This record gives sequence, structure tokens and C-alpha cells, in this order.
Amino acid sequence: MNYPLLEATDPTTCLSGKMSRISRITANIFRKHIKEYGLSNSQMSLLFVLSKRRDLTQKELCDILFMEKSTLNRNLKRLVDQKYVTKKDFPALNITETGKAHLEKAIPAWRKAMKEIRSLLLADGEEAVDTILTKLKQSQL
Amino acid sequence: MNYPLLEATDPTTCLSGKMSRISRITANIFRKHIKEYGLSNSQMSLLFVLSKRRDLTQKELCDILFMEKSTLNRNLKRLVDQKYVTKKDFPALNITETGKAHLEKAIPAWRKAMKEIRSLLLADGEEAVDTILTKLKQSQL
DNA sequence: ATCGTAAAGTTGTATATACAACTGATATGA
DNA sequence: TCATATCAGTTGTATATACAACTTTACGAT
Repeated sequence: MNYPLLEATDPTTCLSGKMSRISRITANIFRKHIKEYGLSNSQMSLLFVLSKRRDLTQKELCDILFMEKSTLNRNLKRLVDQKYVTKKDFPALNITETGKAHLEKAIPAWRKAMKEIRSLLLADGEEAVDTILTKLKQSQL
Repeated sequence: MNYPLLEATDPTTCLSGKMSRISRITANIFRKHIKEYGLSNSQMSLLFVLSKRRDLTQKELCDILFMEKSTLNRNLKRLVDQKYVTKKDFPALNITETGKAHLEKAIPAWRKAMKEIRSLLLADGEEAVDTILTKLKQSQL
């Protein structure tokens, strides 16, 4: 039995595989730095958004984060359970003082993580990230 | 109460947030194309590697994929359960004829996915992916 | 040959992710 | 007003991911 398509394919070109590797390596570096604050990468991203904009809905957060609504709903729930986010004005969501204080405390660790990633990517690597994200966002309109 | 670090921080610069968005958008595009073959992105990556090299161990797959050993162990188990991979020569792992045949059938869908991603990234976007991955790999030695 | 250590593999647990299906709210047209 | 249709939010289920802890295997020194 032979497999002409498979034999003609170079799997190392697979962009899904490359992106997954990039994602795993990056996530691991960030996680290492911020885990001592009990925050995951995804939770930190969510808190960051909520720290800068008030009264966002789940739908709006989904659009900002390119995240499926059920994923967001559950990530959010964990932050609400910890009282970092309040649903007091539901459906509007807001970060609490507790949430802001916790995020504030985690920022030095976040900066260390950013520094470590930047030391790997250098300026052109960080630009490359923006290039890719800008292009991919075009598909999300 | 005020939060000097938080106020001095621009969360939109966060590389973890950017990478996560990139990962979600890309994974969704690939998933859309290959799901009809019952393969996930991660499973396809694994089968691709095993289709090109014989007798790899779990450890070797982990190193190739930058994946934690327990993650790999379970992803592998799903492929073994479906008889796409055999542990007959354990600890050496091998793709089966069934696995190769299934992968062969999925390749046209994979090509469509690649085409869609490439139409978004263009040549410079795809180069940017390689730039990033090459730099990040430096940290994994 | 054996004992001890280190490495590989497995299992328990928690979060992240998305799709499908359901619920509830809201808005719009007859 | 009411019926319906759409949209936001929630819940069920499955895979992906990683850390910690455990088991098993392999290997090296004495």
C-alpha cells in the first residue's frame, strides 16, 4: 500500500503544528512566572481587559479575546468565584478592588515574563508577532 | 486605592495575550477543515511525525513537539485506541497502516486549511511564524 | 549481582478550549 | 399584544494542556 499524498507532504511545514509549538513554549514561560499568584495566563488576560474597560459583557469580551462564548463563560466563572470580578451589574462585568489589587501584585512577575520572552524574540520577533496577529484578525470581521 | 503598576501597564502589549489569540484563531481554522475526518489538530501533528519516523519513543515525541509527557501520553492513547498507532514494539511507537490510510485521506482537507491560513498570512506572515519558532526553540535546549 | 538513582511512562487533578444543545431575554413584525 | 426569531448566556461533553505524584524501567557503581 502506498500513500502518494502523504509521501508528497512535508509535515514540518504545517502551520498548525508550528503555531501549537509556539503557543506551548510561550504559555509555559508565562505560567512559570505568574503561577505563584494563582493566576493562569488566560485569567490574567481577562483581568487585564477588565482592568481597562468597565461594564463589558461576555459577548464583548469574546470579541476582544477571539474566544468562544462557553470558554469565556467558564474562565470568567473562576474569576467571579475568587471575587476578582463581579456580576453585580449583570450582564455588565466589572473587576473588583480585590481583583485590581491582585493584578497589581502580579505585575512585577508579568514584567519578568515579558522580559524573558522578549530576550528570546528580540525586536524582530516581537514585530513578527504583531504582523501575524494583525493578519489573522482580518479573518475575524 | 490606586494601582500605580497597573496604571503604568498597557495590557495590549502582553505577548501571552497575543500568542493566545493567534493560537485560537489558527486552531479554529484548521479544526474547521479537518474535523470531518475525526482528527484534532494535535492528533494530526502527532500522526504526521509518526508517519515520517519509525520507532519513536514518547520522550522523543515530547522533544519534537515541545509537549509535556503526560499530555503526549494521553493524546497518544486516543490514537492507539483508534488503532492509528500501535504500541506493539513498546516503548517504540509506530503508525499503523490504518493510521497512514486515514492520514492520507485527510491530507486534501489539511491542504485546504494551509491554503486558508496562507491566504491570511501571506509570505511575510509565514516567514514571521518561522522567525518566532526558531527563536523560541533556542530556549528549549 | 544488587542496590540505588535517574529517566520514562502513567495516573490524578485542574484549567483551557470549542461545539452542540438548551435557556432566557430581547426585539420585531403581523 | 403576541408570536417568533435572534442573540446572549449557560450547561453537557470531549480533547488539550501541564504539574505533581506515583510506578516502572534502565542503568551505573561498587
